[in-house]
Amino acid sequence: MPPLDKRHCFSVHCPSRLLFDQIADKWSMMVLTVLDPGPARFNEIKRNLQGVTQKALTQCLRRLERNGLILRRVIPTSPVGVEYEITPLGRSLQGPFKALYIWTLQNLAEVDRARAEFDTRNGGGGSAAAKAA
Amino acid sequence: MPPLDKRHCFSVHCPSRLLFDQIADKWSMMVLTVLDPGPARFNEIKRNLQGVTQKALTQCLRRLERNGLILRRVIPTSPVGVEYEITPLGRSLQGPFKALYIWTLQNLAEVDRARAEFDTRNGGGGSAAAKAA
DNA sequence: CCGTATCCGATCCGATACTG
DNA sequence: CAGTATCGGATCGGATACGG
Repeated sequence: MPPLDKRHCFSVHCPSRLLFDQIADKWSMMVLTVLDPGPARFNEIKRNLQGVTQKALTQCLRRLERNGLILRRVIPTSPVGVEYEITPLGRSLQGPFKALYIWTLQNLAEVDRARAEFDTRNGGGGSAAAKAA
Repeated sequence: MPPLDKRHCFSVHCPSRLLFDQIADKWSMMVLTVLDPGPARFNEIKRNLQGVTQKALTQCLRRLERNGLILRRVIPTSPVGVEYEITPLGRSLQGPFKALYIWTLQNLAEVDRARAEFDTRNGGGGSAAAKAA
């Protein structure tokens, strides 16, 4: 794999641009993390993702399934059961995700400092809208 | 750094949850990549991010600045100039971002295959809405 | 040149209700 | 249990106009 070009230019049709949006969202990262130890049922996943709505989780799982990152298996029991499981492709994404997750943990403090300083410099004599961003 | 827990639970107040949303968006990744070789002016960045609007880029740069990932320096020339530069904190994020970028390049083909198969299984006899997701 | 302000359509998102 | 359907509010994002 080649290193990133100097002053890399991202064309509109750059494939990674489109893919990045699909896979790099908050819920997807969390779902892949929760499924890491093994398959899990819908509500089991939901319980581990505090605050996610049924709709958001369903959409997220569909997208993950469509992109080949997880597998959906229906268990024909009396009330229907569904199990979700990571695919090998999904596992290959855990490394990059974990790197990002660890970065957030390691640098959270410094980011907070930077934010406080920024808000003092700017929001100090102005609107509080800056913090809302 | 500890390994991720088994069946990791993401509480609502998990700091990495909030931070992830802020830093893992498409434009931020591209800006950090474009700034990698060295500082750049506003329109210089804009030219390298085909399709970004002035508003979106401004918002993105502000957020990056607020989070301490880039530095904004005003050059007092006749028409005002502004230079953006990566901070050490920003540089530390390039590694994780690059890992994700490389993943998209390496697995784009397989994701496309998975999508095609999914759309055949589902959208085959139904709505075309699935592809729009 | 580098923004901010405003408007407006598209989209997301949660809450709710309903089904096999 | 695991969804789908629908609706209204919030938010995003582009286009345009204007200011330092």
